[in-house]
Amino acid sequence: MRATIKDVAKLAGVSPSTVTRVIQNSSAISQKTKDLVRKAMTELNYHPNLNARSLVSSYTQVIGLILPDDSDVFYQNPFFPTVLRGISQVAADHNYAIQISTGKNEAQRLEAISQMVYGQRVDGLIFLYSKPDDPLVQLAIQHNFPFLILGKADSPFISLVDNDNIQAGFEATNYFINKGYKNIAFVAGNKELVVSQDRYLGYKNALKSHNIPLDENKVRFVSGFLLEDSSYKISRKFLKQDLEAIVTTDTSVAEGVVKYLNEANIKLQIISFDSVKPKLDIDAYVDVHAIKLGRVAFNTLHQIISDKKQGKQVCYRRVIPHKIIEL
Amino acid sequence: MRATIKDVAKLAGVSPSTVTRVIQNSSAISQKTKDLVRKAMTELNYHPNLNARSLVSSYTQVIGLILPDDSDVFYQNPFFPTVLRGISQVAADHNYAIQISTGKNEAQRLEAISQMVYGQRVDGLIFLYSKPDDPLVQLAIQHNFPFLILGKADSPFISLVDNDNIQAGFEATNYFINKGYKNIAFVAGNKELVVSQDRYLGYKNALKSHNIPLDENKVRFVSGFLLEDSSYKISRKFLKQDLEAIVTTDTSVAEGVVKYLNEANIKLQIISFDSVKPKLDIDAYVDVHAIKLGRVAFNTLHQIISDKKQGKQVCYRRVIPHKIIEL
DNA sequence: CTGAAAGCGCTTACAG
DNA sequence: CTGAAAGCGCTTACAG
Repeated sequence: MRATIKDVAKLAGVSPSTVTRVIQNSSAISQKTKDLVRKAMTELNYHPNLNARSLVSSYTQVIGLILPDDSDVFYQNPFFPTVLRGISQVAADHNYAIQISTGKNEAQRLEAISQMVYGQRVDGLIFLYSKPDDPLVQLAIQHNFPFLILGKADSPFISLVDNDNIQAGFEATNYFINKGYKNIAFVAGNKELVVSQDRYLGYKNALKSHNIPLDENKVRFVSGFLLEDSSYKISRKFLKQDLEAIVTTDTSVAEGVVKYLNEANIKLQIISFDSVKPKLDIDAYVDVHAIKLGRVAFNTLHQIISDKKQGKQVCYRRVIPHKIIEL
Repeated sequence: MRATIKDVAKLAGVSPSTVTRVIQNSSAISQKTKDLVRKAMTELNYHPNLNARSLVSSYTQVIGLILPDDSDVFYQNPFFPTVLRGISQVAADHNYAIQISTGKNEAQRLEAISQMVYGQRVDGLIFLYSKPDDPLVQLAIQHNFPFLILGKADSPFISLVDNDNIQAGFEATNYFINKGYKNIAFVAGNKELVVSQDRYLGYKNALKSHNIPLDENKVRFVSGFLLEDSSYKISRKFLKQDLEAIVTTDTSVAEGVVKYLNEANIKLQIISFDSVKPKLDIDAYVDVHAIKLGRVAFNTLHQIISDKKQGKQVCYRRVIPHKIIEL
């Protein structure tokens, strides 16, 4: 059978509480005792039962990652794996494990998150998406459970980590303006998403700052599970105009556009947003630095968790820099 | 404070053990008592502490997903998110949560998996990659810990879920042969990976079955973090030959090939392997059905876990069908 | 610097 | 059909 703390204590000739203190590397314990206990631990290949530890200490060293519905476009782009890499890099340094939660609909996801929170399986949550009035976020708020959103938040009292999407949209548009183009279209993903709105605002700001009139005929929002199909369809009707360049907010959107342009044998400049180099023949993309988003997200949540232990409650808002990469 | 089982018992006027039995929906309990207890539970918003439950019952209702090193190509393609969807769809039905483990190198990943296994945080493991003599797999074997590999295994006694990659390589090659092509190149990812080897074997079998001589000058394996760059470089030297079609084992590989062909203004037929529709202008791909791989993986692990509870030990080997999709 | 005792919130035999 | 008791493997005051 697996060795327990009692077995270690017996072998080392000390009490179980002393073994605990050695594990915690308490300064109250003499070096001699520490050596003795550690020897016993390796000899017995002792590893603490984390469930027992969590039960009494009421922290778990686990954080929960909340993903959107199963069917979301989220699962189709490299944002998630890249953010996950960032999160786990830092989590590993702090000896945290990661639990992941999704579901086929909101009810199922609410059930899963309830298990995590009420069941005391995690110390905090990172929401990897953002939507208005999310009941899962409500649950975290109600229970004063440590959490953070990777993206926008409704309330000004919610901690978050995000890019400055208005600024990024501004720069993406300026990238073309500075090259001398004036006829610049804008094709975004779902209009409901704050991220689409923000990048659109940046687009408008850029035009305005160069006295280029906004032409709403050059602006489109697409949605659906296969964004590339929607944007392909829309392209047919609307790219016949006299355009020079297109700002898209997502590589999937850009994909549909490119497909149409290739077929129609039209050559336009295109920029997109992504977290890795897009596998698509476009001119540039805005790298949202997903690894860093992940890293900072973990560190911030970690801070929130320890703030709570000390009875503090601080709201953090961190901006992660983006970068335009020419291809 | 959060309600415990004692609070529920007191309010319902029963003993804690009765509350437990109601939660387990034991047939020994009268309907009247069940109603009473359930009413008390909702009234107090009771949710069991899962750490306490795991401590005594020694099962967790959590499974662990083991990912490769942080830097792996794994994180760049849609396989992982898609498999994850499959796994969590079924896991949710069985009320299982998912813990995820990766790390920047093998040592760190070994540390993380040890925590899971020794710390009794999970009931079983799914390895989302496969490599020879993996020490993490060794650890699971040594401790007789329930696990399964999504991919090939060294030993014939390891449970696994996988595609038939030899057959898939065979069919991918036949796809072109049946169209009348004879000069078919093969460009695969890392030669060390069993999956590359198997698809290569299928390629050779297909040629042989049509009496087309194998020309090793038409075969290449590429590696590196950016597969598309490696395959792009290799393409320059080797695609000058008199080719008609190319079988690639991975969309990233295909990407480099396509890039070169576009530049050189050469038009060839290309097929690739993927878990979603590739964002690339090629002719077909072999869909490995990653969602189903995930679903079956969970169900099989679930079976292994319950086998173990009953003292059984069975080795499962499940093949997931692939499908050629024309684009 | 170390130990004995109590307890975290459950579940599992045992007994009736 | 239900309860009292013991115990899972830890940690945390308390005491010395």
